[in-house]
Amino acid sequence: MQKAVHRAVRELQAGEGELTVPAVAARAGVTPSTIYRRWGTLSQLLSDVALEKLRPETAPVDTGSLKGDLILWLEQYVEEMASAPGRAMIRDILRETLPGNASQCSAFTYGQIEHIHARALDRGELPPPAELLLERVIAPLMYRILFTPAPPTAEEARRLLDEVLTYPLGEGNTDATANK
Amino acid sequence: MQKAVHRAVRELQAGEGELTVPAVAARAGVTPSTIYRRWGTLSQLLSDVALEKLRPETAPVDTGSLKGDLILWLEQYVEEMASAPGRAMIRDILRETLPGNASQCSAFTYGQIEHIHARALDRGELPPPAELLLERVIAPLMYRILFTPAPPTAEEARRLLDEVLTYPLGEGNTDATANK
DNA sequence: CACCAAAAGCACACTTTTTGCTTTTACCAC
DNA sequence: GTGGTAAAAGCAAAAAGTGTGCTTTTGGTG
Repeated sequence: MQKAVHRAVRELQAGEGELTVPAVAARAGVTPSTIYRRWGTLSQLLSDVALEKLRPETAPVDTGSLKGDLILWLEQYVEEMASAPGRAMIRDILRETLPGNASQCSAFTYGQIEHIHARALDRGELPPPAELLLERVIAPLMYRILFTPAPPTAEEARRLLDEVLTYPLGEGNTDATANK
Repeated sequence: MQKAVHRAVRELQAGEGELTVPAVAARAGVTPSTIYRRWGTLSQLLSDVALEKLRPETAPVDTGSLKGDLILWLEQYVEEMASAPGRAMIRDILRETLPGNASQCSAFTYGQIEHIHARALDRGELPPPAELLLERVIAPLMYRILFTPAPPTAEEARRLLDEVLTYPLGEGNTDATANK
């Protein structure tokens, strides 16, 4: 049932129909009250759908080197997040008052970066901590996505990444006080 | 009239009452249809109110040095933005589909930093470009505010600032390709 | 098969949202 | 001032969305 509702939401988001609880319910073959009881509000439902779409289904591909892994993964990340539907998803996730879904979303990103990080360590490379990448690459991109009319480009993402890889700098960055 | 409505919203946000269009209308001594015609949705209204509250009313205070100006301003910025009401305001601003208010919000921040920047130049100091501060200090803070349960602290803000001031780095940062 | 609890349906009440039409307001020309 | 006019606000009713008590279905368990 949850699957039918989620699918209905995605269809309405993509296609024409208006995005209301009654419309979603009708499309999913369900009564509105079911949706209200399970999710409470349309916002919460949209937030859940967005989170589901953002959940990574595969580990980042292994290109053989830290830099290659990061560039490839980051390009996909930017393409997904900076697109119009991507921006809408992020806004949907942030709409909720409770930070649950938002922090889950950040945790997905962290996890993917951690994966690349761990792989690099195995190779004997010296990768920057995931926190640093979140802080110096992901955060600026997200800021651009959320607060400026023109979303960031893949080039800008590469520039940010290059800077971190070239100057990992600052004492303060090896501890893990950033988010989790 | 707009003033009465804005005030009603702020009162309801602060105090007890429920935050609905009819409630705001009643409190402002206006009919709901007036609000619907002027703002369209409650979200848009909340977004406008939040933007208004975020608009800086004074220039950053002059402490006599670049670093002092930045630290003082940043502390106030974090205090305002990382607080519960601050986070709510930011979410209200981002709720809207059109990036207008969000980019205006970013422009306010940029303007304040620019002000400090210009003042530092006058003193003969060598301040980092405002874009760099946005990218390396504001963006990570905003990321923490939006995506993690525990908001950033003043200490973390100072750490980010210190890193930028100590290592302004990278060729790519003197141009102004970032946002505006 | 009978039972039970969780989930969904159904009907209805209540609230919010939207709209057509009227009235007020503010401004400008005369 | 007076009259004209366009934008904004009020009003009232219809439409749409939201929430809730109660019944029915479903799926698992003894």
